Amino acid sequence: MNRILIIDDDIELCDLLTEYFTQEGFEVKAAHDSETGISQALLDEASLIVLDVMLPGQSGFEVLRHIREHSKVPVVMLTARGDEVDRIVGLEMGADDYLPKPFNPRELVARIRAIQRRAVTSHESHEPEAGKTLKVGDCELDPGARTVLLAGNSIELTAVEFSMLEILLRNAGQVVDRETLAKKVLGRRLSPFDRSIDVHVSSLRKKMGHQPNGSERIKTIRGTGYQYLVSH
Amino acid sequence: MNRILIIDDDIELCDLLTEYFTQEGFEVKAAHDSETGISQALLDEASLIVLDVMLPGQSGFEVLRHIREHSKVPVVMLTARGDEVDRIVGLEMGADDYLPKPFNPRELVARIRAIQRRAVTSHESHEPEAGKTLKVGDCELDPGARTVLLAGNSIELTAVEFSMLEILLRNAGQVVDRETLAKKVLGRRLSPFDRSIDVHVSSLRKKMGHQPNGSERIKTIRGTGYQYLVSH
DNA sequence: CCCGGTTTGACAATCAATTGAAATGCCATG
DNA sequence: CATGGCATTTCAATTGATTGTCAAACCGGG
Repeated sequence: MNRILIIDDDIELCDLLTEYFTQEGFEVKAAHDSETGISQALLDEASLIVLDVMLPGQSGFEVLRHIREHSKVPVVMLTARGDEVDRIVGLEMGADDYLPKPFNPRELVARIRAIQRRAVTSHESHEPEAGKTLKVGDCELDPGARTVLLAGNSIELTAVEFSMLEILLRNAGQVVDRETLAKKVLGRRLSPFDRSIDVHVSSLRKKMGHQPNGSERIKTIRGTGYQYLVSH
Repeated sequence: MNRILIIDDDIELCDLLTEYFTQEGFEVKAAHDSETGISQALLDEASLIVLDVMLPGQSGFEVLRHIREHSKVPVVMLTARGDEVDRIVGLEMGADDYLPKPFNPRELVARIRAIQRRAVTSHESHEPEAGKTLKVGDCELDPGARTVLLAGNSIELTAVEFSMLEILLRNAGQVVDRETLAKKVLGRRLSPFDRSIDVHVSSLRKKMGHQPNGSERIKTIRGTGYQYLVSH
């Protein structure tokens, strides 16, 4: 059901989280080393895994790799450093989110909930009806049907455009940085001279036109990324 | 100033890079084995190190470990293509970026520049405490949406202004000295005649106007730094 | 081989950060 | 109270970087 697997060698932390999560209505299982973690993970009983990057023996990245060879279960990584690179690498290897230690358990729970909400709607592969449509303003995107309606009128998007819009809508009102966008939409790291993202944004904008109120739908946050504007 | 140390046993490559970097305005120093590399690195003359993973004798990882015991200088690792594990290990040990060989020198330069610039944006994405909006008096700053509201009205800030305000708000009521501000906001140390900070403060003030009670929002602490005033 | 889609490269346009120079204001000193 | 030195402020100009857009090259699937 809603079972979380925590892989972290810090037993105190595990206990703390276990208590907290239980209160929040999750079932919890903890593993304190990589091997146990991996085998637990592969039992496929957990609906989400919280994984520490810093583990004795095999690193959390190794564990993630093993898990990913067999399973698409959502993974949140914990790390000591708030380092941008870690985040990118983690996401590159298929982590779903990332939280620098020390963190507030409440925030972890919030992120977990967010991921599970997301998990329901994305990953089209093994669940046909997995897609609840995303609605932001006059824009409706149906991941299952791969359709987009603007004020009721359907528009045609290419694969990349569609997935880019999907990401932006899922984070409507929030800034999505270019690295993340590249990773999720193009499936690769953005290299310095890569103009793809810009080009796709450009064509998305062209196809989508403006908001009912006349403003751009996708706002550029110079030096950072883009943001789907929520008009209210 | 801007000196790069290259540690790579491939002398041809070093020469190539040296030439390229020199053209780009860097000073370059090269070391072709681990020992020389480490001792050079510990002289602390380089503002950034480019380090090959594959070195005869001690591996690049060893070198990195030695360097990290004494220094936080940014390090870019060169790895064999496709060897994901290497990259991961490297990053875990505190490298700041990686680039799979073979690479385009231009890309390396671009990444180096990005790292040197990174301080500006790094804390904007995933700092501890990120996610919640900061509220001080009538001022609300939302790092995720990158918005600032003053008494409910939104104002537009540039990247540096935003990040500067974020820092000031996080330390509201406390003095933030110019050095710290420069380091966190601009990602570099302040040189004697650098007035960037002042200018940014100036434009922040202009954009933000005064407190509801008429006083300046950002107070100058002469000879020290600035302070966001908490009006009560 | 053709076709749509994606990426790349060039160029233009835009915007922000820095620098220079001058103005202002603060403080200490006589 | 006037003055000079120094730090800060501000404005304008410059420089530099990022992004928008077009068109051509590329790529993989029919």
